[in-house]
Amino acid sequence: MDQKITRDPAMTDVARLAGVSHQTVSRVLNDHPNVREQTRLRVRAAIKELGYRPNRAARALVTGKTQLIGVVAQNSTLYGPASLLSAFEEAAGEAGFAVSVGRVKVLDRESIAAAVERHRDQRVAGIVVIAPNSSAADALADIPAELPLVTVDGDPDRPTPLVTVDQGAGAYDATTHLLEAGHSTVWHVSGPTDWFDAAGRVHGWRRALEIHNAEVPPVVAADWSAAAGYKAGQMLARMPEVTAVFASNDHLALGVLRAMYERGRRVPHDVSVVGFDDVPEAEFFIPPLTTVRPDFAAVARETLSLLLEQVSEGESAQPRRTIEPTLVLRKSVGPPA
Amino acid sequence: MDQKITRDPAMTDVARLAGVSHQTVSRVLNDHPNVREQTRLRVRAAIKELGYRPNRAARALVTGKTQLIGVVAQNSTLYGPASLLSAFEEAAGEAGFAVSVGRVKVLDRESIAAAVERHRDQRVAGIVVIAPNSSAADALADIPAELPLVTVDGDPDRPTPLVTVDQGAGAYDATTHLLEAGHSTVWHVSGPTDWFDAAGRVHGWRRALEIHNAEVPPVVAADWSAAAGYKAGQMLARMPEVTAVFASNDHLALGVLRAMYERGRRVPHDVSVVGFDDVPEAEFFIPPLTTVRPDFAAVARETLSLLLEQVSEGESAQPRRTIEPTLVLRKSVGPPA
DNA sequence: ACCGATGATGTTAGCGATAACACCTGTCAG
DNA sequence: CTGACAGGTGTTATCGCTAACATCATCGGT
Repeated sequence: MDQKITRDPAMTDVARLAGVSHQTVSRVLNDHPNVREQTRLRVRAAIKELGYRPNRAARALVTGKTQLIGVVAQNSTLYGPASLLSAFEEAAGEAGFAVSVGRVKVLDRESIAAAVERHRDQRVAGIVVIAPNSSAADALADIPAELPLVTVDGDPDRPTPLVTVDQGAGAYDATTHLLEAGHSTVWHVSGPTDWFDAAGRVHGWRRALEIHNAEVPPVVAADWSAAAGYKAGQMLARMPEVTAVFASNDHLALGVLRAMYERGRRVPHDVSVVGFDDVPEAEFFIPPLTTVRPDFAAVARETLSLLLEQVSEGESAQPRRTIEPTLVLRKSVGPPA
Repeated sequence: MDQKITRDPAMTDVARLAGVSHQTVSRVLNDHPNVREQTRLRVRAAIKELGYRPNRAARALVTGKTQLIGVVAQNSTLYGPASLLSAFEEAAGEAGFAVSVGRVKVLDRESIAAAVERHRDQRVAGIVVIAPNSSAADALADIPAELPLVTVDGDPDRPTPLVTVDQGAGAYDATTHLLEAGHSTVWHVSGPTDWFDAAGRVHGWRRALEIHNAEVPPVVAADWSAAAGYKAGQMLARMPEVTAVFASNDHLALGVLRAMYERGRRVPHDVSVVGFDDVPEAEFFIPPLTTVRPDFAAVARETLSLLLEQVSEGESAQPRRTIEPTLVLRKSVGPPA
């Protein structure tokens, strides 16, 4: 009976077949310069013939390093985080890194710390934390400084390496667009106030109003859901002076649209609405939604590059990256009636 | 100079501190029975004091097994796959497994094979492939039989272990609901025909019509996007005999709703519409969408349990699991005008 | 009082890679 | 012609764990 079928081929098997030592095989695998071309080819052939596959665990054991990146993300299907994660996994895969995702039910300090611990158990090369609110940002304090870390959508006021969409600029553009359409002011339905994204958008909105000398109405606070947008919309729909609304994301905007519709206020004839995110279906809302589009793929790329810089060099020369979003014009904005 | 600060504590360090051999530490860690309670406590204390963290690479090297599950998924932000993935990551994390996600741009044989190879390099304990169309299902043939594998949303006609939502039952319920509201027949806007989900829904829809002796109109083929739903909807809106539409997902339904709206056909007064997926914002479409809700968390749980059975026992007694969806009644269905 | 079974522990040998060093061979400057 | 040096290769130690076996008490049954 041939018992060898049970075991994957190891480096020594390749070495035997190629007539060299296992160390030479290792050298070929790691592209060391001092290997004769002919030997290299012989080893490559043996690798192929055996279907040899280096054992990452063995390599990790001796080098103390892995090709694994840990990501901590909330267990949600919000469009932004989901897009980001997907783009990041793709980018990391192309760079030869595997991505281990640790999902967390709630973004509190304890859950995040536990997820980070699980990743550290795996000896990840670095960690990405999607830390969009203050409780998540607090949890970053527990992460030891020597572990490469990049925060996404995190607290702009913290000194950790950070990649974010320029929320303020996006909100500023959206608000300015409404003002320039002729509205005397713009109301804002905000995301949860402890989210940095939401706070940044509130900030950009307010700045635009102030620069244009428009009155600043009170912020209508909500969470990210269409349900909350609907509720906020019901209130705004009753107020005849409201002619322009900037919602902090597209789902909120959807809720606002429905509330306006039910109240008989036509969009954009009576009320103009702008969202944020550009979810794929935003173009098919009634009416098609003017919104702000963040480039999640760019965020993912910057995040990866920032992390890999830290992994290879210990730190990054430019540890904060901001991605500028773009305003997408559709049919939900018009001049006031 | 204390050089030890550079190295993580290893098992021997714990052993030394606790005054036992490293093997005893190993036994404590793996809950072996033959350890005196007092020794166990002493070892636990030493582990805690040093902040010891077992090295998974070393363990994987000697056991030949990892606590890693590989997932192959398409790089998309479709609601269904994203929800599934998120739920799976959470379930796996709770079971002590890490999840490595390999994203694939297109679901062709070559890309999937490459993603699977990357996972095999990491010596994953098992693989989950989200293989919703035939090209993805074809790629499964390349995966060696000894690697535990579970397919999600895959080909119901293939003999691989499989977890799916009962698409046929969901579509049957949706269609029957429309017929029972009084419509003489129901039109169907289908997802891409090479997707098993879409095919299953077409099947259930047709079966419902046939059982109720309703005429079977031609299938309106689309992809999963709101844009395609809109296009299909524009056509259906022009046909006065169309009074009920079952769309293969909620985004298609959204496109249909907008097309109907633009054409002045009121939903549900003139036309009734049902979707599939129950995306969070479906409740805030105009009007709130009646739709079919699959339980993605249940799919994730079954997938994990099926995979772990294969990992530990080599195979599973019951290698196919089907999750029944539920119909969610809202405001987009009424009697024909 | 003796013996084998049992429990609690220690000792040794790998797992499959890389690192460090040793060892040959040529080549070329002096 | 010789020695230093570099290129190509092999040998050995090591990473941190678990498996397998060895060892030594303790204990109950005859």
